[in-house]
Amino acid sequence: MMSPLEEIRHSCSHVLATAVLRVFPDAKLDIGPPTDSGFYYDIDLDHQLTADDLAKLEGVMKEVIDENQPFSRREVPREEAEAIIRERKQERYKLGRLADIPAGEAISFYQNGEFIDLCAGTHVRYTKQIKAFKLLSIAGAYHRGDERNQQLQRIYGTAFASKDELAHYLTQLEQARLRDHRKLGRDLKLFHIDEDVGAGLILWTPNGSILRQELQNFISTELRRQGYAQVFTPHIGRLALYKTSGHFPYYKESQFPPIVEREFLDQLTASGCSCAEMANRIEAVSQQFADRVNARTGQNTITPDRILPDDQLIDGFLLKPMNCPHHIKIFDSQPRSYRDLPVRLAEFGTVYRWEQSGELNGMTRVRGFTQDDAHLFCTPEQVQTEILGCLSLVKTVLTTLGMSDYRVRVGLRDPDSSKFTGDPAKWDQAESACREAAKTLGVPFTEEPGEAAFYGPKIDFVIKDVIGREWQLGTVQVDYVLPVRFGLSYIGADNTAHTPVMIHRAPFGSMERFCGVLIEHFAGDFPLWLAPEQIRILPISDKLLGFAQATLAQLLAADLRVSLDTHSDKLGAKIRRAELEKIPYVLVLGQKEAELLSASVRSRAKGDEGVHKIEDLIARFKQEVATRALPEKKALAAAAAPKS
RNA sequence: GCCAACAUAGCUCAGCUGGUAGAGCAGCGCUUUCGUAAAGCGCAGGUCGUCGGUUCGAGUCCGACUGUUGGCUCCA
Repeated sequence: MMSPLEEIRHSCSHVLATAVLRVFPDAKLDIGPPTDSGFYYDIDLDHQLTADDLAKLEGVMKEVIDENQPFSRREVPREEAEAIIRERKQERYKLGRLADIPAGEAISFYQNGEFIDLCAGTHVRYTKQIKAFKLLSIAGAYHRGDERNQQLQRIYGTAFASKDELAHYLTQLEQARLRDHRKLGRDLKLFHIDEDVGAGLILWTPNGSILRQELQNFISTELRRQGYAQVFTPHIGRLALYKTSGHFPYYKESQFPPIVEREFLDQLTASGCSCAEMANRIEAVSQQFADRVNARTGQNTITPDRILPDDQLIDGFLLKPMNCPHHIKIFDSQPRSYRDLPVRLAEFGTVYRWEQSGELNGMTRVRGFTQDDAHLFCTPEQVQTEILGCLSLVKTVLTTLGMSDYRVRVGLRDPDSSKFTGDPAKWDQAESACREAAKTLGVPFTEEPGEAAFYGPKIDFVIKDVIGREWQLGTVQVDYVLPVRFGLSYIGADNTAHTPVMIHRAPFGSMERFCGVLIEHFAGDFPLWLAPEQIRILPISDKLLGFAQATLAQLLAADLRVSLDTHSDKLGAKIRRAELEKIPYVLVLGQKEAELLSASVRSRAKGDEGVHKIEDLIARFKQEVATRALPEKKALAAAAAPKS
């Protein structure tokens, strides 16, 4: 059974299909389900749909609704279902959908007017019960979500029980766009993306850099408290490193191409080496290399077809797609005793991944990003405790920032997929450790098979952006595979070598994505400790400049981020500018204030707060920064900024 | 990568069916010295994303590329 709203939307998608067939009788239909915010219908059609077509279809849909067609359900045997589909010339996709219905389950059709569709239901009783709808956009969508299949045209729309609710939803969408981090990032000068630098590569401008630096300071403090050591590693590493970890060539499609040493490139060019051959030789390894890795894993991890004689191999470097191999090498750089464990290595490590061009999105999906990464090397007995420590760190971060609207996903392996490597017994152990740890969070979580990393299960924190898209932020991943592949060991209490377990974790995920989401979370109204400019001094006239300069120096000396507005504007204009730039506090200085060594305070949240002594204000601001206080909710009237 | 739309000044946008660009805001200058969300006047700012094609002539038409947006696919 569907909810009443789902029924409306689902029925509306049938009305859409009815209209599509009236306008384009040759259209082949696939499916048209309701979604969280509306509905869509996937259609195979030679004609390329345009915005004008949407308007036309909306008109026809209104006619269908006005005809007040009843929805009727009919259950039929499979043979008859097939006949109905063929008779309607809808066999291209609908027969496949019919085949999806398991034997023994009811096969039903829903009919409204002349339109009949294979459909489990349920629906509203009459088309007139669809009171408010709108078609929103056209998009391409692969049949069954598989890029090897035919790409269909998807029409998105939404529907509500009343016109008011539809209007409310549309204004909400409009509001959401105003806090889009891409818009605020430009308006508040937080970051810049330049096509000459490259798509998906973030330039952190001074304001954004303050935000990022404050977050990094915050997390560094937490790391010290939790016994982490901070490290630095370079942005590239030799191919052999990633051949050992298994990231190359397995993930080569999502990496920047290797950097091949000049000497090799010259030789290859001279010898007329083809691209295919070159790729093959870059991906190859030596016999010794394969033997070593295979001996460690006890499996045919490196297959014989990748082995070439030494003189055929091409060496090179990779822009690092992840930090773990570098951290592994730090762990492995000295002998380790069980007494040393856990070893916790943290780094704000920048990694580069070749995301598909169509996937790039502001700061939330980029090609170069800095993870607040750390790798914990511990004994199998310590895994549970360490996961809990990581989760509490993530929770501390999210709580401090007032981000409570997230969901937790425990990513498990898909037993049918070959993507996941390693010992099934250890997987079971790690999966149950993750599940148990997630339970302690006190937050509902979902278990999702197939969402694990190739080396182990993980716990992800997923948050929604302003238009409802989900982004993975913090992550904690257990790894029994990489320590084996790299031959890591520590000496146990029994004086023999043991393999440590690794935990990968990043409470923010990446600074870029996190800041993007944070900008939207606060709509640019950052808490004082994060605000790029915390305070602005507004002298009422140039006559007050002397006192303003002295006040500026006083606040700067107190380590506050403050500026002085020296424009010869009227006070109202200066205030307006500060409000639009979302400065948390402005200090208005006039003759009265100068005499009392004070300032008239206007806060972003409360507006005019009256006159206070400068020294009292400094104490107040410093306190607010030190406690990382969250911004107070704005009064509604103040939030409605006049349109420029 | 795929489907589609879009790309004009720092920002937001105008520029009809082809006849070599315009506004508001921001910026700069001058005047104003002002009490809680926009003072006045003036100036400057664009090889119309890039490259190629059609044309006597391209911001406008066509193609390729780059980038952006909304989806799809992907996301170690």
